[in-house]
Amino acid sequence: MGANPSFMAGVPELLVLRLLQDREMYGYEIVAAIAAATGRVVAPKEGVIYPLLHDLQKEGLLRAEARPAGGRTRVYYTLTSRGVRRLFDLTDHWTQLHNAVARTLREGI
Amino acid sequence: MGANPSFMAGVPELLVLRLLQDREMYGYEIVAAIAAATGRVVAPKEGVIYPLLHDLQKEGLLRAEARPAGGRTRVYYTLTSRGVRRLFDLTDHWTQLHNAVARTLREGI
DNA sequence: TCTTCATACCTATCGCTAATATGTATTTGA
DNA sequence: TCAAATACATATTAGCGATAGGTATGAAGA
Repeated sequence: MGANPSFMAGVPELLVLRLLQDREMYGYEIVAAIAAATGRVVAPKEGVIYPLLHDLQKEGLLRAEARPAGGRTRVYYTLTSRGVRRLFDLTDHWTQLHNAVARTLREGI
Repeated sequence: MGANPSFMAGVPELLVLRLLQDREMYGYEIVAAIAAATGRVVAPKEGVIYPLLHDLQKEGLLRAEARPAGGRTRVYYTLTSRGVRRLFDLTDHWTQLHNAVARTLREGI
């Protein structure tokens, strides 16, 4: 029941792709980075990010590499070229949608 | 499978409330108005809007009034005061979320 | 030493919401 | 007369975030 729309659909995917555009990161790091970058406005937990990373990898948008770091095993993710293209597409889509909604909120009909 | 995030979650509700802020409207009219106002960037069909209107009414955010118009029966919706409050809350939430995402897309970490 | 906390990974289940696909009836226009 | 537009409705599906667990290691402190 439309109690509290979160406007979140697709946002974690978009932000993960964007963060990985700058540098490789591992999952646990991404969880903290999203919260930090958005001032905790967006703060998806591991239960959202890990399955998402796995899906994006299966789609060929990310490459995963398990590597020991700090005596611990981390799984580092990097963008593939298809991942970069997807990031551009999603960014366009998101921007277009935002502009349409923002204008409607401002001006109504 | 994260094929194509639509970024749509909550958007129909937000736009319905916003359109009804200006004037009363009936369902079929709202469907067309959302598509027109957003340049068809957002264009939810009746299958989305009608159930949403019913839910919002059940929540006390909208008042519904069936009225004959043009030889046909139309169900006109108006915002209640709770609906107005909800519109303000959602608009705030949407703006805050947008700003956080936009900044992250621009600046990354 | 023992214990707690942070790190780092994982998955199963739930609930919400948009999308799709129909269905009915009336009115308008070709 | 026939098709398309108008105007309402609902049932089903699917996607995705949210929640709530669970495992294991390393570091820090009592």
